[in-house]
Amino acid sequence: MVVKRMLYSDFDFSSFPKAPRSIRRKVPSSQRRDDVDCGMMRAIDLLAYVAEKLQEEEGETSSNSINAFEEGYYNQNRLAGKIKQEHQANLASSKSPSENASGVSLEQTQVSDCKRGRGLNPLAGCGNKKEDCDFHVESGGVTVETCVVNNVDAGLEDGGLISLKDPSQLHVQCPEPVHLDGVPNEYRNRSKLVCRDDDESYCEYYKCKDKCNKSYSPSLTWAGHRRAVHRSKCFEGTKTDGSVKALDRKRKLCCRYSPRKHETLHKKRRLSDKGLVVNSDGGITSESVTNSTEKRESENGVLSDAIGLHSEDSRVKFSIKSLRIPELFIEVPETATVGSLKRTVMEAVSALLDDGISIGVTVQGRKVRDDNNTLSQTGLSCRENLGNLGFTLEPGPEKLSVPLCSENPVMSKPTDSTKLSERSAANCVENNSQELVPYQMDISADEQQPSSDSRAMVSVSALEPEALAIVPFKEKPKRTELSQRRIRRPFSVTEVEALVNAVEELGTGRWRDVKLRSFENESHRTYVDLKDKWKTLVHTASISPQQRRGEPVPQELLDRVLASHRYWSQHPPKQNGKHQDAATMVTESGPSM
DNA sequence: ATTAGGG
DNA sequence: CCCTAAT
Repeated sequence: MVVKRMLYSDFDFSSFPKAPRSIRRKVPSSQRRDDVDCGMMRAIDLLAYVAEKLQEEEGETSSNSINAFEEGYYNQNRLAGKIKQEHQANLASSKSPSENASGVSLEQTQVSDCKRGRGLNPLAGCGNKKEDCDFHVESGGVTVETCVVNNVDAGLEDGGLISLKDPSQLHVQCPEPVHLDGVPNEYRNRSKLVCRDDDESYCEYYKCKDKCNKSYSPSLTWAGHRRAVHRSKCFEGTKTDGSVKALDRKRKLCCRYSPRKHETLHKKRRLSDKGLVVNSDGGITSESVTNSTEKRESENGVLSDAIGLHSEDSRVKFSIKSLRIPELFIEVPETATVGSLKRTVMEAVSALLDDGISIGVTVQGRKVRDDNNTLSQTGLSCRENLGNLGFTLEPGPEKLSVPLCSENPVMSKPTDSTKLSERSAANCVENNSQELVPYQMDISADEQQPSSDSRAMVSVSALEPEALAIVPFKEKPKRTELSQRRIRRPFSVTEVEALVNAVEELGTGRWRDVKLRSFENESHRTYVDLKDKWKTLVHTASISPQQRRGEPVPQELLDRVLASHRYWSQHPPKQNGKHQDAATMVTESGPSM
């Protein structure tokens, strides 16, 4: 098949929807898995109830409004009972508890509420905390936010009695306006509904625009072992009478698909049956392999297309100018349509924003490891210092168990430093803190005030450094961590002297020998470093002392550098023969020349 | 893996 | 110091 390849190395991301990413998974997965049953029940309750109400709305203006709720609740309970049976049957037939972990779960509070036996009343879990009770119905990796469950399979049309053999077969739809009259305010205010399917092995993250893209490839089906959520459903528009505007339209996230055991996001991934393959290599670093099990909840954030910052009082404000997709490798067949190409790019872009990536914060190039540090403690309270702020990308916990970079064999086994190249080893050994070299944001304190327009802003309290990690600075560092630029280590005079001595004897061009001879124990000095240093030494010796910088190198050494340089330029070292003796060199082209 | 040379 | 091409 003829394949066209495109490299979107600098895809400007500034126009990406500036939608805050929702906060999900406030409960660690390990915890969530403890309460599968309970969560499932509550999830189903909600789904059923809402569906019920919607069903009523579509039908004739049915029953008395007074009884509407009660009936709905009644039917919902019937539904729940049925589902519960099914679910319990499922559980009973399951092989192990862990396999059930992929089931539906709820957020902690809800789960705990449920545990306390609040029953199936869909309102129970949230009763007294309307504001912060986003209703998450999680059933695995598919996350639907700001979506309204419109239907719980087809069986609802029979007046609420349900076909639901697999409770997971929940079809969710986009946040098109849905008639929610009759739905209790407690629900209406909670416009976030999250469905998740952890069974799935894909790792997708989709967004949909204000209007759902009905033409989206229906061939992509998110199908887990036990449940199937069809993506086409996700993008399927609902009948809209425009009666409900209350839904937060700014939220454009439609479906978020988040796998727990996805093979690898960075592998070539088949996106559809059209043979589209996206290759994304998302800034995975070795450190992240072993150290990125934190901050799972820091996933929302604001994308901004402009940058500006200022510091006033105790608050640090900044925005990210733009986000770039560092590298996107896409293969599509020639027969691919432009539309499919667009979608492919969109998916690849979305994939890069997958929750597998978390943010690291660097200040002045030093990674801030202690999340409990305040900004001021890290030196970020002053306006002048904001430029020192940087972000790095780290893979999230979900990426820990997968090969991080299938294209790069080194990345697959980064822990064995003994097998690393000399250069890489130098990083590991000498820099055991594995400090990330900063990826400085393009911050300019002189930028205009960002509050003048509608640009999204992230306001970070100086007392809440954790919030920094929320900013989705998704730009992929050009270097992965293993190849992070090493810290600068100026050569000491002693080292220079050793280098000069070695070169005098061995000549230029035998840097490996020089390394072995005089720098064998300095793992951070590679033969490339020595070669480079010699280069700079020659240059330094060639310029006036006033032009030199750094720690002064004794002129005597510089003279020897020039002498050796001259000599070895005229007397290239024999390829296999013994090196010439330094004394010979001095005799033939001594320092006096 | 080394070397050479540009950035 | 990094990156790449060429051995």
